[in-house]
Amino acid sequence: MTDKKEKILQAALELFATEGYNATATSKIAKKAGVSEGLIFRHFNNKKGLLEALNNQVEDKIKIIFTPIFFETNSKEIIKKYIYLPFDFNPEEYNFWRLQFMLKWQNEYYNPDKLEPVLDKLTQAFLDLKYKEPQKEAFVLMQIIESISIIILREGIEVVLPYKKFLLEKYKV
Amino acid sequence: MTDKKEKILQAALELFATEGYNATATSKIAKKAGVSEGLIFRHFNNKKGLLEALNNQVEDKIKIIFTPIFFETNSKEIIKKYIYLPFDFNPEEYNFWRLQFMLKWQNEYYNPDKLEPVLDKLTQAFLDLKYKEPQKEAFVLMQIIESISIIILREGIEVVLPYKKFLLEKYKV
DNA sequence: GTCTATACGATGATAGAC
DNA sequence: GTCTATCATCGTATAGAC
Repeated sequence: MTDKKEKILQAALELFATEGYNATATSKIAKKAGVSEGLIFRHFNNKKGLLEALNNQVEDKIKIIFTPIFFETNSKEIIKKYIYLPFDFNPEEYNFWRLQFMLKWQNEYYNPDKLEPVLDKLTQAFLDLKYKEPQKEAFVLMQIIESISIIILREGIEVVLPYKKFLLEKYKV
Repeated sequence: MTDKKEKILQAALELFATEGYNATATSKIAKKAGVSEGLIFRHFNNKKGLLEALNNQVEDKIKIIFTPIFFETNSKEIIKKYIYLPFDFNPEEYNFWRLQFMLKWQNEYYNPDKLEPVLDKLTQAFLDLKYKEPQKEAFVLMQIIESISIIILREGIEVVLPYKKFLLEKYKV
């Protein structure tokens, strides 16, 4: 990966994540990256190719972030670690997650199956903890954590910080 | 409100809600509405004016949908009615709600205060029902219901239908 | 109120030089 | 790999006729 190619990806990530994909002109990306506009098309064919390259990076990050949960065997720890997730986002990576949620909002890139292994893992944990409807509990918890993630990305972590303790207590983990 | 003006609003709503605001060209709206492109600007000044007109309609609908909850005095009924909300969306109005959630996603139009009265009402209900942290309970329930709303709008009601019963039982209402 | 015609800047993309 | 120059098209918006 050349230096300029990375600069383009970096600039595109920031602009896509904050202004939106359609609202971001390739000329703007080139300017921000300190690169000629033509170079974008050399490296990524077209604007969509640039988005896809970023999307792949995001998917890699998602895999990484969930790894510790998949290796956990203690049920309470699984739920605990899952609740911790959004509160442990690295601010430097906020734009990655912003892009992730933006893409989710655009039908084309939305893939519900992506999170199914997580749902399974949480379901197993709730089952082990004798919850009556483990699969539904897992699903609802995922919705809560996703909501909180979005709030953090949009408004910062302060607003929702108290919910970390609240959720840990609510689920007794 | 003239016939053509309404046709424009209708076409714009459908396109904005499905394709997105930026991705929708005024020419496309005009074509769908069976109207000249210039007429859009006569009636709404510019593209943004068109969005604002739709946004006002959405806000009116929001007020209407929450009215029965505000008039309810029985705490269990308040929570029950709130949980029912997304499951009672009229499919013909899906695009209204889609637009609402899309606008929420675009910083400019997002107003967190809009739902504060709802939060208050739910908080009172949870307080009355002796929940330890009524305000946080209310907030979390709102996140759950919002998530479910979004899923319904994106994938249809079937996927989340079982959660109606699940939530009613979870909150014992 | 509505339409046609059109201005005109912005945008995605290509060609060719270095 | 990278840049400059250039292009065709699109998108918003306006003017003027009816």
